[in-house]
Amino acid sequence: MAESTTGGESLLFLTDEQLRKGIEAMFFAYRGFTADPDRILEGMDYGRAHHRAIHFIHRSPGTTVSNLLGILGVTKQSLNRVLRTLIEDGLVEARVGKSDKRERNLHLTAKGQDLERQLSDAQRARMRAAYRAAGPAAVQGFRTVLEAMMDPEMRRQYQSLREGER
Amino acid sequence: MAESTTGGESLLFLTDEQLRKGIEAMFFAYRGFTADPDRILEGMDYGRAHHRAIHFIHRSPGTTVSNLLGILGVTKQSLNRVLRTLIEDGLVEARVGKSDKRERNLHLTAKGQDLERQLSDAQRARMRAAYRAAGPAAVQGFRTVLEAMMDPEMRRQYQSLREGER
DNA sequence: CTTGGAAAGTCAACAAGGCTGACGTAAATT
DNA sequence: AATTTACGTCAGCCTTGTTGACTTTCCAAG
Repeated sequence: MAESTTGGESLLFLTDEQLRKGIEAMFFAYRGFTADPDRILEGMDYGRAHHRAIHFIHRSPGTTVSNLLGILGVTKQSLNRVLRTLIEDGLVEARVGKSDKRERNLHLTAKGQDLERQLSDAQRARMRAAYRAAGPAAVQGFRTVLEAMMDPEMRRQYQSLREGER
Repeated sequence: MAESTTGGESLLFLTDEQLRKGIEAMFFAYRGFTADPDRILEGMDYGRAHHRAIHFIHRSPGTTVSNLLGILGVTKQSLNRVLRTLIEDGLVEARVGKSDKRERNLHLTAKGQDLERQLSDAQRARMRAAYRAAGPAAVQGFRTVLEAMMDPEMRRQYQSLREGER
């Protein structure tokens, strides 16, 4: 493993050692990433799966069940269990599709938005602290690497969510 | 929410919108991050929990059970279930501690190292592709943000693993 | 207008991998 | 000698994922 340079650009950042560091950073950081919402959810009847559903319904109001399945990457049986409790508890509303009545358009109720706010406030607070500590250039790199790490399918999901912005 | 600048430095990277993007990037990227090892493990009797144990035993040969508990952040009952199958199947060896005989020093057997290699090769391959695509500056930022995102305890674990390097 | 198939929902059964609580043993420490 | 520590284990529970089979609804093409 010669520590070579190519046109003056060091490739030291591609050593197995550096890659392992990145892998462990992902592992430990993801724990922090989920810690705050998990803390809020514990005690309620909900878990991380509910958080994810709530997040993406909030993000794309009116989304259908099958669209959500694609984003979350779970089976409909698994999602259905989560969605059912959220609907029963009045956090999510499933409106019969207007053009296609087989579809259910999912929306957060006021109560659902309250919980969403609570969860995302906590998660954003940590993210904001990390961003602030790292600075804008680091944040740019962070996003670039994460995007490159996604499966192509996931990247499409990620980017298509991006398009809906104004 | 005025889009202010402070001393010429834009704070636009701290908007809720940017933070949400980062949150979703973490979600989708983590899926990619675990996808390859998961694929290898499925079909074997092992799962992500086994992968984590194998990874950190490989990383710190001779580590004790309680040290591993601290790193993984699970209960001893949960870890024990995983560890027991790995020991039974001859992937991990638990040697009685030399100075303190209550401790068990954990090591990978040749068979365990084979699997570790297989898993980490797959995970590193993705990481390497992402790093290469993003470039060294982005990688630097990536690591900086992830580190800032960790809980202080996790950051100590992360950094103390760093110290053992040569 | 009928029919094929997609979308959604549901039931049942199961597995992985978390958790708590209780208990036992050996070894180290006080 | 008593207590604490490290580890292992039994039992039971929960969340969240999986398959497989089946029904209902309803769009769209023949």
